[in-house]
Amino acid sequence: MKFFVKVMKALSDSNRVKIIKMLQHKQMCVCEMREALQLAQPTVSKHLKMLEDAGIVASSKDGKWVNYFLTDGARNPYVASILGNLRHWLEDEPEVSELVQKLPFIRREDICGK
Amino acid sequence: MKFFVKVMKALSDSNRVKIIKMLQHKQMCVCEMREALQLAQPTVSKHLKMLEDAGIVASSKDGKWVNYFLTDGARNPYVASILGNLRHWLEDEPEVSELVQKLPFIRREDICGK
DNA sequence: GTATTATATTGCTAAAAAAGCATATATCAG
DNA sequence: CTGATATATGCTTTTTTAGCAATATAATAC
Repeated sequence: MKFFVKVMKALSDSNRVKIIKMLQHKQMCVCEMREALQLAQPTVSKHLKMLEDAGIVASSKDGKWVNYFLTDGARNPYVASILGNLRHWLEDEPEVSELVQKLPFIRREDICGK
Repeated sequence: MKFFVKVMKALSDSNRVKIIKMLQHKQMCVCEMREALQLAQPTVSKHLKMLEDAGIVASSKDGKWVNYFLTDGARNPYVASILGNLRHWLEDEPEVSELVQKLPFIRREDICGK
């Protein structure tokens, strides 16, 4: 129960949902998400921690960058099911589609290491 | 997006999830839920309102009682999917199974009109 | 080594949500 | 009608959460 509620809480913030929708298209580092969402870096890190604790995203280090990606949800059925549904849910929401359109132009080489 | 987040928020409280799990077994009035959850009556009403706004439960008046029941989620895909999954999810959680066991003994005639 | 850069963590503030309590509404019993 | 009961609504206090700024950590570049 506690864990189910934690997953639902992780999903009940629009910026966190946007992060999930972005990660459906490509792995991203924190600074890329920061740029896409127009949030402060610590804010993004905090959202990512919450998503990580809920088993929704995971990360791997790549030099000074940290790549975040969606888990397959193998560890828990709630995440697997919701992530599956979220592949098609919200696709037509303007907030999401506009964000996804910008993604190809948001690259860490241009943003972080300038 | 706003509505998806509203549904997730409605699901991110353990008492509200318990209400859903109870309603899977029978329709209930507010005082029966109050007794089952050991909460103040206005607190239960408020939780129900949130679940109603999210399209998860609906109600019908029956004399001085108000019966609450789960919707079929026809109005929105998120609710339909989650309610479907919640039929089997959390069944083995002690918090839920103990509550469900008590249900047959919680009857409005005994609690409210004493 | 030092400087720079990407991310994480901490501490704080403002806003939102939740809980508790009093009160209002509605229905029934008489 | 009056009194009792079930539920809803409003208001206040408390708790939680989102956000940012400053700082800490870790890796790269020199």
